[in-house]
Amino acid sequence: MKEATLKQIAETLGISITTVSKALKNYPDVSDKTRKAVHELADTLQYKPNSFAVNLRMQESRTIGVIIPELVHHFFSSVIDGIVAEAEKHGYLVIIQQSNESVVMEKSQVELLLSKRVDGIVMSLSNESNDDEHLKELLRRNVPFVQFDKISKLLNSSKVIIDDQKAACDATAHLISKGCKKIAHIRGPVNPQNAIDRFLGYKKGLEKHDIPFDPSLVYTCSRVSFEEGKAFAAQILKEHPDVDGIFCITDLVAVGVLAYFNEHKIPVPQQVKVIGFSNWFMSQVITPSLSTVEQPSYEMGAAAFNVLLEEINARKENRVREPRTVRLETQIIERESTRA
Amino acid sequence: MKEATLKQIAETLGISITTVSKALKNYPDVSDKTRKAVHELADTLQYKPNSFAVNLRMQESRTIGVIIPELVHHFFSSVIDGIVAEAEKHGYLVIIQQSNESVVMEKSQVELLLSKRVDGIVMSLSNESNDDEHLKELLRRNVPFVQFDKISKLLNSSKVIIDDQKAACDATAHLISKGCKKIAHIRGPVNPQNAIDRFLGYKKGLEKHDIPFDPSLVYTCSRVSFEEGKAFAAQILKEHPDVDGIFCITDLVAVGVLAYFNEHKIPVPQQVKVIGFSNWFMSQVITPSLSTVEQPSYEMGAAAFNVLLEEINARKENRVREPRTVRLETQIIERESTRA
DNA sequence: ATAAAAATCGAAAACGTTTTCGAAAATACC
DNA sequence: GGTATTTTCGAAAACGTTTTCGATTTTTAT
Repeated sequence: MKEATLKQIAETLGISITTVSKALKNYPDVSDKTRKAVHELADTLQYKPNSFAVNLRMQESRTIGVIIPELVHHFFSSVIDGIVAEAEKHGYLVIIQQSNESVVMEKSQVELLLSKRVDGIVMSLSNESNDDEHLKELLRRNVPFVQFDKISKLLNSSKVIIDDQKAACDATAHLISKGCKKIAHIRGPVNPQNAIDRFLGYKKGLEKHDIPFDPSLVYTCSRVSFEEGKAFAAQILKEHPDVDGIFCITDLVAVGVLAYFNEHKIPVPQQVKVIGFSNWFMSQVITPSLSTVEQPSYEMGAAAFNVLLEEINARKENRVREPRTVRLETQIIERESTRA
Repeated sequence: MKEATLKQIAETLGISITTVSKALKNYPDVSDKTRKAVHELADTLQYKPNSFAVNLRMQESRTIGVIIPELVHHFFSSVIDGIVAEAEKHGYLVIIQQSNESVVMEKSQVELLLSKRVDGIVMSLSNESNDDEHLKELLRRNVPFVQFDKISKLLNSSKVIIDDQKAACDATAHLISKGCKKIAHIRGPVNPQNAIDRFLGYKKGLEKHDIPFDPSLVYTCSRVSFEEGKAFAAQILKEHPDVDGIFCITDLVAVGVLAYFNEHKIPVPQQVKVIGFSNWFMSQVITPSLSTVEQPSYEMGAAAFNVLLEEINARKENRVREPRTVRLETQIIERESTRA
């Protein structure tokens, strides 16, 4: 029981492959009679055009590749949700690859996706060093390509991002508005652009409200984990017992901080107020619930696909097209951990 | 700047396409001299075989499809993690589709994957009714296919699952061993097989320890949400104030229960002990930390891919192959919410 | 030297589709 | 009836690879 082909239909109907193909696509130069006959036979045989052949002929796969550092992350899985949903609307399929924060993996995955001839690639960078030869190669070869979230600023590609500096500044200002005078920042690793930007935003937020910046109040995560959050909470309390506000690079770390405070009966928000980043699901179920910065992850995915689609279409029509940057809005979400 | 092809290499080297192809694949019937020449030129031209052509010729895409109800779920994203990782090891790519718990979507996605000629499909069913015509079709057409987690028991396909009945029985027994006498169960919707099995396991666990089954102690979720957990916690407390143990269909619901108890100062585990299911990340960061049943999600993904690969290979070699069922071990994880 | 064996190569078919362009058939017009 | 126009069709090339099988060349044996 093999799959039906154009040839089969053509032979049983006694007409040419060409005509069958045209009939199925409702070309104007085929008579109603044969068109109907072809459609009927195709239906009963359950004819589906062979994608392999179509791909080869049309030089496109209607498939895109997505490379992210880690799948098991509320943020990334919901970005992918957005990408997949939007792609489906436009008849595209999406292949997922995971770099596990390794540039080596990332490179080989880009290679693989290219060799599979995907129509485009969307990607969030791993934390490792700034070696982006493989990304430049994408641009050189004119492969439709958009970065999101963790991007390389220098790379002149399309991007979908939030304004991390502004968001972090807002978060810091939020703490200040709630009465915090001495605010610590648990930041992310040194490399990723968004960790840098959030740190800068934190500084700017302090400046704006005339609070002097104290470098000893900045703590740097290496793996951005729950455990690090707990450990830094302890350290902060020891080194700066009078800290009354903490801005964390991400909710996971903030939840670690809250866990430590819960265990040691440090009242939140009375003694210390805490704000996270990203609005992960966890933050609303923890007690006390966690204030955070809403980062529209699903929308980022959807936007990333749409920008990519523009690039794909531009390339198909041989248009040149300047890379585009989409900046999505963030929003402070106030919950118990920062109530006055 | 087009992609290099065999033809190009052949022409510049003045040999035939055949020889180039063979040289690149190290066939024995090509001389060392030409082999080297071909490899060198291929390297400098950055030749990559055109997947579209290879697919067409070989009748395979080295790509599999995965359909799940919902991506943004710790369980599913980590299953996918397992699938993608294992697939990568064997040179396969994976396409993700999301049914959003809708059978209609599910069907059209199966169609789409088939029309894209993926080499196989792995899938977890949506909660909606038991219409599995599209799945039977897969078996009829002999498409490599494995179900995991939410499966249709009647369907004679390969499966990767846990023993939900046993696991639920263990969880119930765990509560009993910690001194619980009156145990409520917040169960999942009526349709999914695993909700049924966990309910049956709960009953069996009671029986085994001579606790009479009381149907009024069973509460049925419709969307299996955090909010439902909170609501049922309130209801249980009102209808059965002397309940001292609750077994929840999944961690999310259990976290809802804990949140309600926290808010209303019901001491856990002193007054009520709570156990969840799945060992989601959340359960270890909540206070009190949540006892649960570890469900090896990453391993399920890896196993699912490997079973699928067996089927793919069997089909390639025209072997017949009985569907296989892999049953993974679960394990009770004791945390604060059930300490004696 | 010749015959046999081994090594090296290439023509061609096949995978299944899309599309161009010209040919044939049907219809219109005068 | 003949010519012009419109409809309808199909041959063939192209996409780029893999593989079979026969042909040619080189090496070995005698």
